[in-house]
Amino acid sequence: MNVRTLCLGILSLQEASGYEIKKDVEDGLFSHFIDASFGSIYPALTQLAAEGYVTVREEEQTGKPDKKVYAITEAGRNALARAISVSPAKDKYKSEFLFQMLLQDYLSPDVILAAIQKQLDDLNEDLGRIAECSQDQSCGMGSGFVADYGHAVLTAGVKCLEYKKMEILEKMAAQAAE
Amino acid sequence: MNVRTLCLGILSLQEASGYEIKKDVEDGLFSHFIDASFGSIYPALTQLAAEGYVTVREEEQTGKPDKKVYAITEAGRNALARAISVSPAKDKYKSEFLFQMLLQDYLSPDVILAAIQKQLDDLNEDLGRIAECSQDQSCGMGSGFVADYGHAVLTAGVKCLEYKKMEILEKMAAQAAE
DNA sequence: TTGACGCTATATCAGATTGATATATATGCG
DNA sequence: CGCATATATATCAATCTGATATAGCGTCAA
Repeated sequence: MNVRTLCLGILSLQEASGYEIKKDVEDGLFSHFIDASFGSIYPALTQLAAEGYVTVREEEQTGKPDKKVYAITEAGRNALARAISVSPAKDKYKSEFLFQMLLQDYLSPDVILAAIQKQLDDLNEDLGRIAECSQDQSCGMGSGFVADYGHAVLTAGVKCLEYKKMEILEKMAAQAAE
Repeated sequence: MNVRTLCLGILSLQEASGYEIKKDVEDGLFSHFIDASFGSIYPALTQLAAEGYVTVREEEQTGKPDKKVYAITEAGRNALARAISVSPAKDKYKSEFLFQMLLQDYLSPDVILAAIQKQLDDLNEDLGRIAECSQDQSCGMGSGFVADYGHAVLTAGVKCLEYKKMEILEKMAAQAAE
């Protein structure tokens, strides 16, 4: 799925500027399973406008720079429905953390513990965002489904890491006592 | 983390050709948290060889085409240890499935159920691979850690989806009974 | 026996994407 | 006033993906 379809999907829920779309995928409802950079979002919006799938409107703001607000058209909704009705591609999960843990023979216990703690912080941050977002139910059924799935998976990760962390601390204490 | 470091990491566990590295990240121990294509692996290996981090050896095979076997050098191990001792970047998770579920108002119940079933199949496939890989403990502590984490997270996903699937089927049955 | 298919193996490249950087406006704070 | 921070758009080199090309060898059925 390309960034154009991603932008159409977000715009189907609400009007937004490129900057606001970036915030959605960085801190908002989409943040734990979507990623996109300015370098792909802005060209995608320009292209979508040229294709007639979205309209643009310059909006002057007080206290902030002007922004370009994009809104989806009927043709855009049709294109979106078509694009997401195909069988979804397999999830992509990339974890430098697990890569480091696999190669933990190269690392000191301090570094390992620090990496685990950072991963725990990251997971808990995502859990916090999901808790926030699921309160303001801006979109229909979907947001509940996604929030439940995210909560289940992230919580399982936290639980596993808390246990691993404890194991390592116990082992270190035992070695220190020797 | 770039593909060069990834290749060094895999080569630190065992000698391999580019094709075998690709298999590792596609079906093997690394498959559920790492991804890389031929288009990045082969140039990375060439570059690593030029930098002296790996050596190359042409190996003739019977019944198969020849292959280039790469082996890590001492300089390579040092470079690897340096590269993975930094605080890991945040996990990247991209899910077209969750994107579709968020926008499920655009989809028919049939399409939603098919997407959930595909996701379940994908998760169970990954669980199967982890079960296989954790039997042949080719590398030290690390593989157990990674297998446990993967198992915890994937199992939580399966459990959540089984429940969601049941909910939808019940709702459909109730509507059909009306 | 031949030819279609699949697996092993390497290589290349157009197109998509990232991550960094540049530019500009406005607010708040000492 | 200078500095940091937030909003907002834009651009681009470096990287990576996904597709395609090429080729050796095995197998199995027509």
